[in-house]
Amino acid sequence: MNYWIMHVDLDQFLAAVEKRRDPLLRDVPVIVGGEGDPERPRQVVACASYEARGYGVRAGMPLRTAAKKCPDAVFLPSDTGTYEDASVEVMGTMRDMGLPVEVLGWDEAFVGAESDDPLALAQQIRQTIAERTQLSSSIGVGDNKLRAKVATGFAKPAGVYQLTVDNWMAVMGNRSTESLWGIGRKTSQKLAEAGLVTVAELAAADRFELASRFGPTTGPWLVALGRGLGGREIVTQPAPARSHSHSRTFPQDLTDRADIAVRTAELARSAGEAALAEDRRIIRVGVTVRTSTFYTRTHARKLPQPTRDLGEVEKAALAVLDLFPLDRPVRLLGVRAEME
DNA sequence: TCTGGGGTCCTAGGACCC
DNA sequence: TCTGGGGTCCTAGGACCC
Repeated sequence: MNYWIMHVDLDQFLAAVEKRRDPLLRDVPVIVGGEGDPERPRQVVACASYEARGYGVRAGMPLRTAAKKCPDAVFLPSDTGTYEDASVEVMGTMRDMGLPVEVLGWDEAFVGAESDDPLALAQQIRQTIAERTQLSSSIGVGDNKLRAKVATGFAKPAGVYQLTVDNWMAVMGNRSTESLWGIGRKTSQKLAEAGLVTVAELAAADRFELASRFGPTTGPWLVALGRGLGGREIVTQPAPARSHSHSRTFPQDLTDRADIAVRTAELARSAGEAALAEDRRIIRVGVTVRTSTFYTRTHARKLPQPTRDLGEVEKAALAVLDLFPLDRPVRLLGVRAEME
């Protein structure tokens, strides 16, 4: 019996929950995001159903662009409470199977399991989730979390796939470093400048060389990623949050200084409330301003002492706001409350 | 592609102290 | 006195992920 890590990922999660709620949406392109109005600017796709993806619609795309690509799609507002509930159902289903579950987000989790036939077990997990929740999932099986997570990409949709030390290089070696979990566009580009384009090249790179380019922790970690190395521990207890933030992109830019202050104060209170809801003291307050040109800056200040007073949080946010020139129209405001 | 919202972690550099 | 080295705290910013 070996111990396996399974990465369970729900297929087209938000769209699938909407399709489950309204069976008439089956086989229909569904696009979830913002307030569900494709006419409104400054809102993006949170999830596109597979039918919509067939038209080139992707998460993160402006709703208006999505509507041009797929005019027949059904657009729905993001209904976070319902997705949260559906997520709880799925996670509970896996826990009920007696498996340790580490939640990564609404629609994904690592699960640990002893098995001689992990692919069969993965299929069994998929089937149980489908029976109990009517939701489709895909499962990556690995000898560590990184390989399980990457394997899910090959499992989708509605399948299973296994990546281990034995097939890692054969499957991943010729792929771009960006296909690794933790390496995005920027790091991939920076690696390419260092002559490292593929996973195999990254795996063979000199860790000291990368340490000098990326820092003492990040450099060696990148080489480890290339080799498919990663942790195996399933952490079933979620770590306490370090911060809570609220931000808002306004339909129309704000130009009035007093208006900007009022909005900042509102965000400070709601971010602060999220921290207080966990009975935590706030030690630092940060404010983010994004101008009409998408220039984004953050300032933050430590509070004189930890507080549970929303008035103090608001006051601190307004003081931090004063660090900004505010000489351009404001597109987005955000306030972050960091906790003890 | 005229570009959301909520998070985490790492790095760099300055201030300050011994 | 023209100048070292290490440790810690703080802030800004980058990058990534869901």
